[in-house]
Amino acid sequence: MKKYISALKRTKLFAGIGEEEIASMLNCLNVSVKNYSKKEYVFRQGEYIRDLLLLGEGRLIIQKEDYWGNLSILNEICVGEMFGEAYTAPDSGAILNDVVAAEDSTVLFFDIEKILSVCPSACPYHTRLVKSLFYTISEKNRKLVQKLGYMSQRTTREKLLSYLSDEAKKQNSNSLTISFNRQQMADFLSVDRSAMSNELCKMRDEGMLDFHKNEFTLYEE
Amino acid sequence: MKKYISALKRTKLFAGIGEEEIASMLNCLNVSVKNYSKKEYVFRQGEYIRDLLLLGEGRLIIQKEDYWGNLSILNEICVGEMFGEAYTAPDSGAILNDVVAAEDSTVLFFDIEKILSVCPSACPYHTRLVKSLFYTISEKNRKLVQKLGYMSQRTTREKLLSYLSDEAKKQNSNSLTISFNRQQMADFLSVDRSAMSNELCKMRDEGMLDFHKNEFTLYEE
DNA sequence: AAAAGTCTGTTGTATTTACAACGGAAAAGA
DNA sequence: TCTTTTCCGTTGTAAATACAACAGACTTTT
Repeated sequence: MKKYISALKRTKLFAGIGEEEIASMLNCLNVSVKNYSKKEYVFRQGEYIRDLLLLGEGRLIIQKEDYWGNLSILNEICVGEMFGEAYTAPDSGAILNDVVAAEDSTVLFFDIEKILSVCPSACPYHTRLVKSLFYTISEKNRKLVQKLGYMSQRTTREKLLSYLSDEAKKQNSNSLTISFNRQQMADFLSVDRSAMSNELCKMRDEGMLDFHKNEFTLYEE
Repeated sequence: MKKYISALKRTKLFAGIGEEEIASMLNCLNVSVKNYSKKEYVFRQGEYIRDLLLLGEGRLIIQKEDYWGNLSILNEICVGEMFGEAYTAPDSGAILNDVVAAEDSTVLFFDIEKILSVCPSACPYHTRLVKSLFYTISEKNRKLVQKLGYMSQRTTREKLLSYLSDEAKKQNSNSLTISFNRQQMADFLSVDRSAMSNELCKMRDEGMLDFHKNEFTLYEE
């Protein structure tokens, strides 16, 4: 257990809490640890989760198989990341995805009830943990809503406009820099890279915006 | 304040808590109330939120205006629904949407710190409130991820398959009933209704599935 | 400096989609 | 029952997209 404390310290959930405090918290949090070999399933579609999960070591893949057997990868979980939290609610139903170990991995299982309930011994950091948990899930939520906003646009152009528009707002300027390259940006917006590239150039030619590499400038009108 | 207690009782956040307890909790939760006339802005893009908001009366529209002035409606908030919770994190940045009153409305402002911190007088229902808050946002999150999964599919057919597939899994059968009509289903998946209808019929003709009204049956192979 | 590799824009074609418009079936209302 | 309205499938056309393939610019490696 001790070996994961330094990993936990670097997670958002335990950010700003010292190793000793983490160690004492782990005692009242009912943590269990389980190891998985590469390619082993952590969860299968249809199972139920009641724990909050944290990846202590390795790497996981969240994938989805539809009724006809088509497989698609939804997400990757890296060391220190939390997952499964959305399924901890009592009425959340079975999970719809498979979770598979991409490498030999270690998963820490936290009893969500223990985290959310006030600890009888009143750990001084318990409140902080609850806040971190809430803020972490809030952040996920915010990003999801944003992305949904982009993806619900019908055309590639509209997707680009809504995305770039939001980034400009965030960076508080009509110029913005993004961290994606073109392929990643296309994957993020679920469009074809070449079609997207094409559309960007059209908009540039129409005088709506300009760009050099990853720096974009938006023009009014 | 008292007039909202019965409304609060019907919210997910205060579900299962009696009116008297709600009244006592409101005292330690630092609630403030503000009224808005129809068409008045509750928040504007670029502002910061630090409170958890609950709609006590009326109806709100969450809308978005992009850099070029194009307006689109993202969501509707009805009485008893929570909103703004995703922006309460200290580093969440400015909101990217406008919130406008569609009718004369009353908004309750909850201090998120008070909710997340253990109450000194130790309200017996405080833990329950924290749990409800967590589960509510978890559920929102889960639905968002699901929808994102459907929308990230490129073609109308793939969107339909992933959606119907998930519904079948949820209902644990190869037959499923949905609550949407065709137009709503198309809006949900962000596709054109007639194109979707067309695609559904093609798939039926190809023997992949069958449907009568809102009841669908999926076939293997 | 040369070679290999990556990233980006460009083009053409086949496929897919949006949009508008229509008719029939079913449901709701008079 | 008759009328009105809503819902759904169908079709044709214009527009947008995916996909493949390629060339130039730029990076990284050797």
